[in-house]
Amino acid sequence: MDVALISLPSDAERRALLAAQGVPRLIMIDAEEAPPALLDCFEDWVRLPASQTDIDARCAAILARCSGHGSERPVLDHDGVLRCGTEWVSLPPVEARLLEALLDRFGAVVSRDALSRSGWPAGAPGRNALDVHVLRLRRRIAPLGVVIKTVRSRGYLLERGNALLEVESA
Amino acid sequence: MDVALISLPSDAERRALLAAQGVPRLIMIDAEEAPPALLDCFEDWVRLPASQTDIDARCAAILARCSGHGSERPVLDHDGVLRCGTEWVSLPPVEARLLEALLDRFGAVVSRDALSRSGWPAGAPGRNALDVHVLRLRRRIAPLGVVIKTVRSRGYLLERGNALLEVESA
DNA sequence: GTCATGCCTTCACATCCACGAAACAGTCAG
DNA sequence: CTGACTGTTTCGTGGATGTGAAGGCATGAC
Repeated sequence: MDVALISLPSDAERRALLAAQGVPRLIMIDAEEAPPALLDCFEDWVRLPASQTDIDARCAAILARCSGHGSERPVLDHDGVLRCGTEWVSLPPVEARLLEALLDRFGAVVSRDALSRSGWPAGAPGRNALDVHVLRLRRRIAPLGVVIKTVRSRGYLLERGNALLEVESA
Repeated sequence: MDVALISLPSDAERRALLAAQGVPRLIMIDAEEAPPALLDCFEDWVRLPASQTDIDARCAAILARCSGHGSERPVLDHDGVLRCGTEWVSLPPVEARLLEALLDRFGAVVSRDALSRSGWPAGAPGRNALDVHVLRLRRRIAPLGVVIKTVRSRGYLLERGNALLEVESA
């Protein structure tokens, strides 16, 4: 995994999204800026100008911290197999395309329209088909600790659940 | 709890001792030194000379990492999702527009008129609608540690709450 | 002091709509 | 045939929004 380089304050929104996705970040601030408060363990900051050595050292430190916590992101291969950690499930064609769209924007909202276009490129069936497929997808991926959250009137959002983490560590 | 300040390489022995005790440490190194490899999550480093601001910020970051919380300004994305730290909530359309107006003037007062215009660009409903929406917004964002303060006969003001601090210190 | 007034908070209720969920049917592969 | 995948119909639940009414609490009049 890589560390995302972020400039504040211009990248504030991107930073929040990456934090939600569990992507490690290194924040670059100018000489005059105040140091930012850090969101989580996967974040650090440097003041510009900084030597490449220092930047590399901070990136390495972040990654070292990450390895302890295990922030896993699911992966969908070309055969419709979704893997997360050591577990996997196979997804039927429509659901695989839906999940691919959600995964492209992991941690962010995907509108129902966009999902529909991804699931049925040739044209969507009835309005309710999407609801039913989301329902089935939810049940199928639940054992992997992956969750589809509803953002009412806006769309859906894919993220890691946290109920299973306790089970796994037990 | 306090953060121990350590100079390398002279304090190497003390550093190991503190690490074993789980005491958070900030390592100060000279301009010529290579950045140290960090022993754990409770350690960080700065390159001298460094401003007191930077040193304080790194100490605060270490302590925040220990307790698992950040304190940061919330971010509202284009899908009505409000993120603060690693948490998020979705906001319905009206409340999202209200919060956007408050966020534009984060920490400053926004008049009820201005809020009304932001929430209902096409024209506001009854006078009480704004009150009720502020109430609902307050409850929705409370879990993120964000608070809407009332400034009587002036308007409302958005800021970070300190409820979490009380919980942490308890 | 007491009282009235305006401003704000909160609850209760009604309406509308988005989404969740079950049940059923058609299609296709093994 | 059997079972997986898909789509439709149907119904229920809960969220989103707005309104009315019942207080709480300042401030200013008296």
